[in-house]
Amino acid sequence: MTSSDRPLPTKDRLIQAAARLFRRYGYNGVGLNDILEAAKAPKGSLYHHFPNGKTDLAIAAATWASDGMLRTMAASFENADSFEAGFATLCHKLAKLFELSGQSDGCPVSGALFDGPENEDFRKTTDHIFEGWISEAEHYAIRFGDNPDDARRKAELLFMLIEGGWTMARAKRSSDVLRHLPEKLAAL
Amino acid sequence: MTSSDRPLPTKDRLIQAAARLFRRYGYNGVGLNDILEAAKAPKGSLYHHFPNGKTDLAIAAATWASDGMLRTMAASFENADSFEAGFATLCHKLAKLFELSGQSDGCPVSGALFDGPENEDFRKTTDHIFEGWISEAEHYAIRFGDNPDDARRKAELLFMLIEGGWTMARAKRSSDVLRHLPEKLAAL
DNA sequence: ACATCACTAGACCAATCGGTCCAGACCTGT
DNA sequence: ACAGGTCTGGACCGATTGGTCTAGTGATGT
Repeated sequence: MTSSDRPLPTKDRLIQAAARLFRRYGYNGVGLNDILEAAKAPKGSLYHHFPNGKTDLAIAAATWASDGMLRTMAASFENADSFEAGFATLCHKLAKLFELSGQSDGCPVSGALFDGPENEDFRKTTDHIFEGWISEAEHYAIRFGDNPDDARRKAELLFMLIEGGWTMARAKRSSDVLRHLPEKLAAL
Repeated sequence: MTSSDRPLPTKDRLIQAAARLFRRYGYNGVGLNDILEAAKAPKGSLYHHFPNGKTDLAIAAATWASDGMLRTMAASFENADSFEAGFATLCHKLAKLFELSGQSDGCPVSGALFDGPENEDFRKTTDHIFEGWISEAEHYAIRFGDNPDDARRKAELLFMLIEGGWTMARAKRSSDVLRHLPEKLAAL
């Protein structure tokens, strides 16, 4: 039923198992053996599909997770009639996903890459992925009539609130942090 | 000159070296030998001062770093004449500190503890420390005349924006993300 | 039937991990 | 001078780490 069943090709099983584990335990908190066991793959397969080993796999996992996030964003803003409504829907979806993870999974990209070594490739990939999320949100804001400057600011605000929300939700083990995120802006 | 000179007692040297390294590389990204070398202390001293080893040291390091953050917050809001002004000063101070770290140090508490194992002690400590920051900000908001509900919301907003700002600043290697954080709120 | 190639399987490796242990150095009070 | 504690120094340990290597399997095209 879930997306990690056996029929998936080995490479995809590796990517998804890695994404799930990195997200929860961080890059350095996950050993190759953990990933291999979760993906039911031998070590030889890993190094066949990812010649550079763990680092390649982490980048693939973060990229795969980012695609999921972009789809969630698109689904949230698709039928929204304002930026704020889309943001609220997104927060509810993220809260639901957070619950399904056992209230413990934060940003999949930070988990897979930040935690990693002082690695410039990792940093660039992270920046690129985050920029993708922000510019996606920026487009939504523009579509709803914001001028470019305001749109960019709103998009960055959305990004930072979600990242901070993930952090706080993990610490509190509460999906409500994410769910009630939009209302926080009302205090201004 | 810096606070990590030799005259400091061994225990303090261990705490500060650990805090610095955990913040940059994460809990699992730092080995005991790294800390020992940075603190110029032998292994025996570490396990004398912290019988439970790495976990104890991480909690002590996060707590020490949290005290610094609380002092920075107090210094920012002390002479401010509004919550927004205090927030802006805080962001500038954090941006400066981020620059001094070589544009790579994020939240010291997430680095030391989140990254750690699925450890309930770590999670509780993180929650406790974060709650300390938020309630501190909440007091400032109340002092400037906000009603309790708005104050709490503002404080949580401040916290999440700073956490998200740290994440984005690391990805972009730019302290401007933190520095210009307050202006982002103007887009609403 | 055979060759080819993509892929799997896992034994194996040096390096590093967090942690234990104990001998001795250094203080203190008597 | 001696005793008792605190603290230091580092050798040592089993487990685990990411990574290498080679033998073998299975599908495909000819």
